[in-house]
Amino acid sequence: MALPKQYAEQGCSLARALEIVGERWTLLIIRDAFYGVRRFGDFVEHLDIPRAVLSDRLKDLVDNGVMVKATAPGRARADYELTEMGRELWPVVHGLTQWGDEHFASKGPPRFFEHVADGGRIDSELTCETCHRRVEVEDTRVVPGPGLSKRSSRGMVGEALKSPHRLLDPLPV
Amino acid sequence: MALPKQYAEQGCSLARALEIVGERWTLLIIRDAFYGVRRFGDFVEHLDIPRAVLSDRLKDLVDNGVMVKATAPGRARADYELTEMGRELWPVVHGLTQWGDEHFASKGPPRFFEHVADGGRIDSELTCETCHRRVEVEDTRVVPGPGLSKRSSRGMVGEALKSPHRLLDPLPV
DNA sequence: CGACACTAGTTCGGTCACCGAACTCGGTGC
DNA sequence: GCACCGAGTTCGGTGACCGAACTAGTGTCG
Repeated sequence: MALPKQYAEQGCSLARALEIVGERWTLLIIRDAFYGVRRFGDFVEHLDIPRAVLSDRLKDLVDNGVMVKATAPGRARADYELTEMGRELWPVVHGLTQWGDEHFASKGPPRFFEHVADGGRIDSELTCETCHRRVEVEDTRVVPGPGLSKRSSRGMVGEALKSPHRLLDPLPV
Repeated sequence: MALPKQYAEQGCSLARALEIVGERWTLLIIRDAFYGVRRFGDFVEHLDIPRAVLSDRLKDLVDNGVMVKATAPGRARADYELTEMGRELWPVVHGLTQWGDEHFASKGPPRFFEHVADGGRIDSELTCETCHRRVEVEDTRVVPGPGLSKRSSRGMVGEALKSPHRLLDPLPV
């Protein structure tokens, strides 16, 4: 266990949650999974994370039921996918991203989130600005914004994310 | 800077946000600040965090504009309080807490959040279940729930949190 | 005014997580 | 069989975190 025991012992659900997703890199891995990244090597490439650390994190996430390691039929190697429990982290991931956008994205946000059905922007309460309904992750797509840097399109994964992309859809193999 | 450079260079607002609130302990410190903890010693007591680490984290939070160190008139020592920017993290803190409640609180959540005006429970979208309106942090109070453990009431701070308490109101001195 | 107490924060040595690079291992294609 | 490729492990060095002890500044009480 990477986080100190006290975390769990506090009788606080935030502490318990942080035990699982509060370690370095973990939320970025989950974000990438929302973006459609599924393979070990793609995580390494896109996040530039040490392989050993990624290996650890994925193991923990699988152990804790946030992701599953599944081998698609006809495929040689396994994919990592978010479970229902993992997908329920979308409000948190979106919320933190939003907070970062608001306070640090001087050139505007690097990416927007849109409602697939009508193209409406999704606001901080996960509501579509066009139809004013709450939008689920599955009905959300990412589109590049004005603040998108050159840096961020490093490698194949970065390239793939430069065009609009529905969340959770696997990246082109 | 404690987090790796890549975090910032990814052109991703989540990464940028995690640079600031993603380190170990940081979100727990912020949670305690929402609960009304304001003094160095109270953080140490309630979180059981090494003093050196707390010192570092508070310094970073102040440097980044999430908290301010202010000396109230007539008071000897300074308090740490959330800034507007810090208070905007409430949806994230609440969201993660909610997620933890849902998946790990076998005996029910250790604490509930209620709308001060009408006592309605606040749901995962920060909406009051009684009046169906979005509730701001300032109009929210914490009340102990069924899952609250003995452990968590260690010390004065834990005691103070055992009775309903409006968020951001300073704990009794 | 001097001794004591209390709070905030620093220092210190040991330990553990993280890091990048190199390596191993197993499956595929030729 | 043999080269290749992607996944994951191993390894030595470095930095963050840990608890405990220490310091410094302020309030208090005789």
